[in-house]
Amino acid sequence: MRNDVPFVKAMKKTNRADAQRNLDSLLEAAKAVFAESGVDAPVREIASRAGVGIATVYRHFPQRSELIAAVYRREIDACAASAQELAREHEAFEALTRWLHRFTSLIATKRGLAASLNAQDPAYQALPAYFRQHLEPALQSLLAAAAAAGRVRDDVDAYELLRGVGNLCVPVAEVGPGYPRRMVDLLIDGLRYGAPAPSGSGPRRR
Amino acid sequence: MRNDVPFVKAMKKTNRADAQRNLDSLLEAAKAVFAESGVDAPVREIASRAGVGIATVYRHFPQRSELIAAVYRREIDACAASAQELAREHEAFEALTRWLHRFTSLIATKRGLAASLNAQDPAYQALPAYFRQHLEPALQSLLAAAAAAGRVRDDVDAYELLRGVGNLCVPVAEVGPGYPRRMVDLLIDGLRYGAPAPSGSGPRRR
DNA sequence: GTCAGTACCGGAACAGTGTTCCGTATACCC
DNA sequence: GGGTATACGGAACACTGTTCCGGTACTGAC
Repeated sequence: MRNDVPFVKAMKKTNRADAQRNLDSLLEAAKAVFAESGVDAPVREIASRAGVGIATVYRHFPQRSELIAAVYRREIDACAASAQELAREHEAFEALTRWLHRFTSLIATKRGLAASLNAQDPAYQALPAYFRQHLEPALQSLLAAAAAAGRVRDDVDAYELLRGVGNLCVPVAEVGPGYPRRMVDLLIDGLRYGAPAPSGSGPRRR
Repeated sequence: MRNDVPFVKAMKKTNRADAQRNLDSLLEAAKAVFAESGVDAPVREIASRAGVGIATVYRHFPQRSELIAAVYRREIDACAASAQELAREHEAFEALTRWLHRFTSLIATKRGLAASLNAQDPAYQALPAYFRQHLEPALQSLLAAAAAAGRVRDDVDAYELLRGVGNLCVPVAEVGPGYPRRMVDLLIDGLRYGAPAPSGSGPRRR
């Protein structure tokens, strides 16, 4: 194998300094705009905020979802990595619960992100794939451990659960701010229902 | 009170025959187009299918969501009405489960409908309101009955549950066709978890 | 330092939405 | 049959995402 220097900045595929500079300010601008207006913000707004042309956005990110993934890459990776840590520090079910809560806030706090994960628009195609690739294994191992410990049922597919939680994070009008958390907790209790071993504590109450 | 003839066709606010004719073909066209292309289909397509101009659509339905609600009005009303029937014919928890399944298929089989319920676009504003107005009372009574019978927990808000189930019906790529049903079942088991009375049967297994 | 080649840039242009406006047509009432 | 209010149709506007292409300026060689 050649050129396998580890941790080389994954994004850098260009040699020209201006291109790299543009890429950086694009990511920074996108992050700011996403925080303000959600991930559905107009491309023009991101471009102008970054001080670049529209085409520059498309050159670096042919699909809008790639830009989103790039902006949140670090957070997604951190979330995936936290699974091992939680598994080390907590009992299996507790680790699973904590991770699902962490995942919940990852999704729920980014306006429009949850909806984008389900958009059938080809511009968003890469986003679910990115999430699946990075987060499914993390959840899979936590789920398997909790099931092996008899704390949750063993007939639930990790990816489906991931998407289910993601869907529950889609914000809803006329509903209190804790809605995603409450629904995810309900889903978690569904996981516990009928688990082989007694579960100790009762359901989370509001 | 004047002019309170019951069951007068709620939609008829016009006196001109051509307007009524247009309204009818508009609804028929919308129904067909929604079935083919989902509820996000272009307004122009619906208009041209109905053989009317674009403005005619907007005249009758200033908000897109009003058109959607009008098209599915009958099905929504039927779903709401079925709650009483189910409550009469089945034990409380069974009635609740069956109704939630019925609601699930109502949402899940209309492409794009689930997503539209969450769109923050003002054009879809009226849709969640319509659903809430008609379906929340139905679920509320079923939920209260099942809780009173000790079969489910009593700390879950009916509207939140309604929206939660709706969110779980948002279709997801790379997942089997039974996904919404499986997730809703999981949520239902979450309702049962820690209910006062023992629940009899175990969790639904796939 | 400067020169050439090319990688990259920017914005105009295109295409597809939703939405509004206004001159025109027509159904109803007398 | 005539007059008027009502409703109609499509052009026009505003705002998206996406593509194209002439021009710019960075890099590396000398």
